[in-house]
Amino acid sequence: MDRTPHLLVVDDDREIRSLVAQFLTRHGYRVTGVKDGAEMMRALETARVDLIVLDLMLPGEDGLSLCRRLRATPDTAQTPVIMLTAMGEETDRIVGLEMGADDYLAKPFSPRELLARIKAVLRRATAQPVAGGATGKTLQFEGWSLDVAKRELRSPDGVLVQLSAGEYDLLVAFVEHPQRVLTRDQLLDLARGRSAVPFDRSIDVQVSRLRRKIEPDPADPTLIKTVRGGGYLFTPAVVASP
Amino acid sequence: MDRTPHLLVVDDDREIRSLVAQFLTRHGYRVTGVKDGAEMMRALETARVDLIVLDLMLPGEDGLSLCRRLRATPDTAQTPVIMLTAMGEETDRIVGLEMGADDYLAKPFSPRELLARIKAVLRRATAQPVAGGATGKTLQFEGWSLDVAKRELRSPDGVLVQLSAGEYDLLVAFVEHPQRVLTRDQLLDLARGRSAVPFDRSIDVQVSRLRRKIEPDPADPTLIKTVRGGGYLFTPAVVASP
DNA sequence: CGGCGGCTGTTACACAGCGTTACCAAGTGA
DNA sequence: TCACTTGGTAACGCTGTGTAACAGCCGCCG
Repeated sequence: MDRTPHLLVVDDDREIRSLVAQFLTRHGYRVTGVKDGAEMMRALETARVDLIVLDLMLPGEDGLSLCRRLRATPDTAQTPVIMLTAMGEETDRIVGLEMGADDYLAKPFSPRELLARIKAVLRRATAQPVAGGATGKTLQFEGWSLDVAKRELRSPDGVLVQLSAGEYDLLVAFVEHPQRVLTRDQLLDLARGRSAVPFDRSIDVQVSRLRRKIEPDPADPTLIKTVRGGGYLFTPAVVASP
Repeated sequence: MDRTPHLLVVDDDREIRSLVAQFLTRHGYRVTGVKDGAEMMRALETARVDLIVLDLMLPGEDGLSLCRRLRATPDTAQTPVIMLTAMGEETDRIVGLEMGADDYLAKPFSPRELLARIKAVLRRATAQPVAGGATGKTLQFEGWSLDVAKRELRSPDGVLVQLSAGEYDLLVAFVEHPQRVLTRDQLLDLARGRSAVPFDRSIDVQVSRLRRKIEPDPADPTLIKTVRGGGYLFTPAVVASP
């Protein structure tokens, strides 16, 4: 019933990347492979990612530094990272910690072991009890407020607006990537966790339905603008408040 | 269904302390770091601690002596201790275990190894009966209060609401994982301890029955929301009180 | 021992959400 | 302007969900 997790594999060795990707795909994950930090950042901007498998040794910025940047970015601070270390040296304990990785694995590793660790990390990540936790946040834009914990949307007058699950997921995708043109493909991935098939118009229809509920005048939309040939743009600035 | 374990890390090296704390936090524990025996004692007085990671070499009173004192104090006599020894020296090991440590680890150690030992020790410790079972806690949400010891639910007006065993178990599953979408599979596992069979609709029906008893308007549920294609979401924040 | 009542899972049906399709309008380039 | 592409949305059918009704199970009590 859950959406299939999306894994991002970052390794400059093309062969390793594709072998790992194949193996994980066969085990039911969606996998994207990229070769360096720059591509990783691009991938993170355009798609929802549930876990990152990150090689330590990379051309350009290395894994350690990338990991620190991930942790420092609010969007990705919670995304689990499994680090691949090049040496089988008893991986410098402290370095291992310093990386801020959730787990790490020394090369050469068996695919099965990687799989086991991915499962363990994902289980941990999704099993967070939270309880008193800090995730009671709401996101606000143009007077609207979106309560992420309760999956509730309130209009500027404070009225609760009933959204279907699909409409809500789509709105979250927009609100988490405001003031950027998002292609239909990206929206489909962010909101539904799947990729587009030819002649897929489902996003258009869903945008239309969402507009009907949140636009002052759905015929002349201001919050969600259409970018012809590009996709859609969520125009308001979004602020997070506790 | 247990609360997340609370670990106390005692080490005078500020960097090691914080790195270890970060790593363990990321692995789902609550961690408190302190720098010496005096702070350790203070921490033990103010919070429940499930396991202590204790450096042997400390300023002031050393780890061995502290361990002996822990064992001599009724409150902490049962609290597991993992000792960190500076060297792999055999003598330290013998003495450490003699003093009542549950396990020990030689520096430098890999974080994974520490984690594995912590898990093993906790498993051993919690496998024992809770004896006094002082868990007289109540959980509160939106004015409702759930008495876990008595298996009783009280409405905001203070009225006792009769729940069947199944309804109660389901509610506990929700209350212990608030503000997260739970799949039918997870709920079945949490509330019934079994997994779903094809076309299993029992959770749907049980949710419906529970809603009838706790929702102000069962036709428009606010406490337990449906996430189409995902499962159910318990929306209120939950606070525990003694 | 048999009947009764409450609880739980199963089944059936009604209904709402979502994707697909089709058609029309708006935009674009010549 | 026309021809063509792109987007908006009504309508339809499939699928997932809510819930009433029913049946099996179990404990209780006469």
